[in-house]
Amino acid sequence: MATILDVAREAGVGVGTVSRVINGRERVAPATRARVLEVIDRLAYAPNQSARSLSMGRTDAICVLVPFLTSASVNARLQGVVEAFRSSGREVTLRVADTPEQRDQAIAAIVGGSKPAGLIVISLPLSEITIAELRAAEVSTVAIDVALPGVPSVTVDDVAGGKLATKYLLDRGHRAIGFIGDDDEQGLGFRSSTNRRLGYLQAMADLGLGARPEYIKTGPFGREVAHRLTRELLSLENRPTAIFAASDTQAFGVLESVAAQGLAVPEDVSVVGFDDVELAPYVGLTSVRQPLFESGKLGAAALLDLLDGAEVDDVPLSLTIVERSTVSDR
Amino acid sequence: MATILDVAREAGVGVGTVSRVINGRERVAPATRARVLEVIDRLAYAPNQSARSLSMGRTDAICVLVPFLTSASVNARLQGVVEAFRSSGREVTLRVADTPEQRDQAIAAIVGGSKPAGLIVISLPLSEITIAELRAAEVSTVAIDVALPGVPSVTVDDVAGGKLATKYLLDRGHRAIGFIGDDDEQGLGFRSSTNRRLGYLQAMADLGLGARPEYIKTGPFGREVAHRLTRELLSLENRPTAIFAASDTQAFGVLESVAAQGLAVPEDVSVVGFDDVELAPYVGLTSVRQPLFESGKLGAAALLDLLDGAEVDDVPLSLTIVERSTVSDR
DNA sequence: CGATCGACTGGAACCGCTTCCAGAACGGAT
DNA sequence: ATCCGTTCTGGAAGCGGTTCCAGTCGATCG
Repeated sequence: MATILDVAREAGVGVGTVSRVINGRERVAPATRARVLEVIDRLAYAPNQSARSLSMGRTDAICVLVPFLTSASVNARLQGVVEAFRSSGREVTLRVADTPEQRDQAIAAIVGGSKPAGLIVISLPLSEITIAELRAAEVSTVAIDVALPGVPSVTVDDVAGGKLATKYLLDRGHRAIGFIGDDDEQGLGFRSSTNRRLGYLQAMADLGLGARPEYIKTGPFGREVAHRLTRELLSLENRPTAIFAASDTQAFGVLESVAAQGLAVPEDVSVVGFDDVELAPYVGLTSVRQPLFESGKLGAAALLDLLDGAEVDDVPLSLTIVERSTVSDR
Repeated sequence: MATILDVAREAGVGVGTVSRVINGRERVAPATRARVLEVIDRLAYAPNQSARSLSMGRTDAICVLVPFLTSASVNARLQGVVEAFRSSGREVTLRVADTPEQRDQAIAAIVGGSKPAGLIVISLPLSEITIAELRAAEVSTVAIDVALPGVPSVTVDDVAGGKLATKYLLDRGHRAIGFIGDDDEQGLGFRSSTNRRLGYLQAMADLGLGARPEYIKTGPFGREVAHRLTRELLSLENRPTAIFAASDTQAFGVLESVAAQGLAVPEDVSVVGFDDVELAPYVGLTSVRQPLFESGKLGAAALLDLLDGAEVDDVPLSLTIVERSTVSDR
């Protein structure tokens, strides 16, 4: 493995000069530059990243921080991120934080340790203090699926999405609409479900329909819990004719539950999900679509721009409803 | 950020001693050790990884090398890997190689550059030469879903799996059984499909049934291609009564295609897939199940053992058929 | 024509760790 | 008391980069 000293010797220049041509920001005489470049190529020299990091006090890598990998939506976004970084040749490190402790630990490791060049946060809210730490450590950050103050964020409007889904059901004649969502039992601060419920309530209110607390069920995130909550909803005296689930994963639980009660979708109960994950078309689930993979790619591209010193704005993504076969007119 | 020198000064010892207590392999007087440990704790000292890597010529990180992230099975295995490393606190870096060039480039970066402590290879065959390079660079390696000579591997027997699926169909009276698989158009050397086909042929031969070339269709991996190949299969004069697909992804393409031809599953055509991915239960696909997530966890555990200096053997995983609703008796 | 200036360059110092070597301290054997 | 062998310890050297400072060298200016 050739070192910078080998290159310097071979090219008959000093190490400082080699360093300068590698990093190319300072002025070096064209002839010298050419000579050094030739030697670098000939020796197949590649700078030692550890030495570089030690000297500069930071890494070249990109860190991706996610709350969990098992979530279909987080996973799809991650795929987009990785795809976008593929050609950049940068090292991508993955950190999973599914409790506040793990999150704090991850952040501590990032600002106090590995100091990556960039950080991509997927779906995980971060406190102002944390964001300030990141800024102080000069870790360029981009957020995906979560709006972080002062950080370029790739997001959709969940309230509008909730409204969209609910309005879709209202337009098809439904009035008794249930909501199945999750509450943030981990304390990580997820807002999607809450915001989508807000949209649901607004859409109802827009038609003068008040909130019916018994129609709103929440619990820990997951298909099984959604299944259980749906059973409660369906055993109500006036059971809803439609259910809006805060995510597709939960919608799948709803579908199972409806079937388990001996009811039919969409004849007896209509269902709308959110995210339009890969499974949705297979199940025929009508869902609010957000571009998951795309959001990852866009976030990664934004980070690359940021690292290039460009100004980067928030990237709003739009929501559409994908009609399949889990909703019928009323 | 405290350095090892701060700790040494504060504890009234030399840096060598501090290093020794941190790495704990050499003998240090108990009293000294205690004092140093106390100071480390008080100053919240954490060794600088870059300095450590530079000095030792290798990294503490674990690298996971995958052919692509979008494959449901690779993804599930990756989830298992990440899950298993979560508590270890090690940095996990991800490398995607979906062409031979990218693979070679990734290996070059690993052995000549980042020198991770360990490498986990998922589903990607590696040449003997590459494996020798890895060994020379002292990168402990574990393979998942691919048998690499001289490397502890977590695998299933694909030939047996192909046999299992085919025999299942045979037992239910099918004789005209088609096979849909993929060929390795990227040149990455994937063997799963080929091996599963081998198992299919063996099972047929065991009953004295010869191979019928027109019943065997292969093409690039993917749902769409499987869809197309299935159409060819179904337009045969004596169309098969059952189809064994080399993967669930392809089986989904088969299912779509059958429906598109106006035929019914399983009445007109039975279908068996392979992998039992997350989607399979939703679609009711009968499939050969292999523990995907589990394989990731086991591979990661094996690597951790290897890093601890333990002897590690190959881990064979078993296959079972999961009966759902895409196969009927004949 | 000497002074001045800017462009370019060499190389020492430094980043924070590991490792090796030599020396200190101590107990036991002679 | 001397010597030797252990055990423990301090600190210099080295890992391979970046960066800053001082120096060289033409060209330009007065």
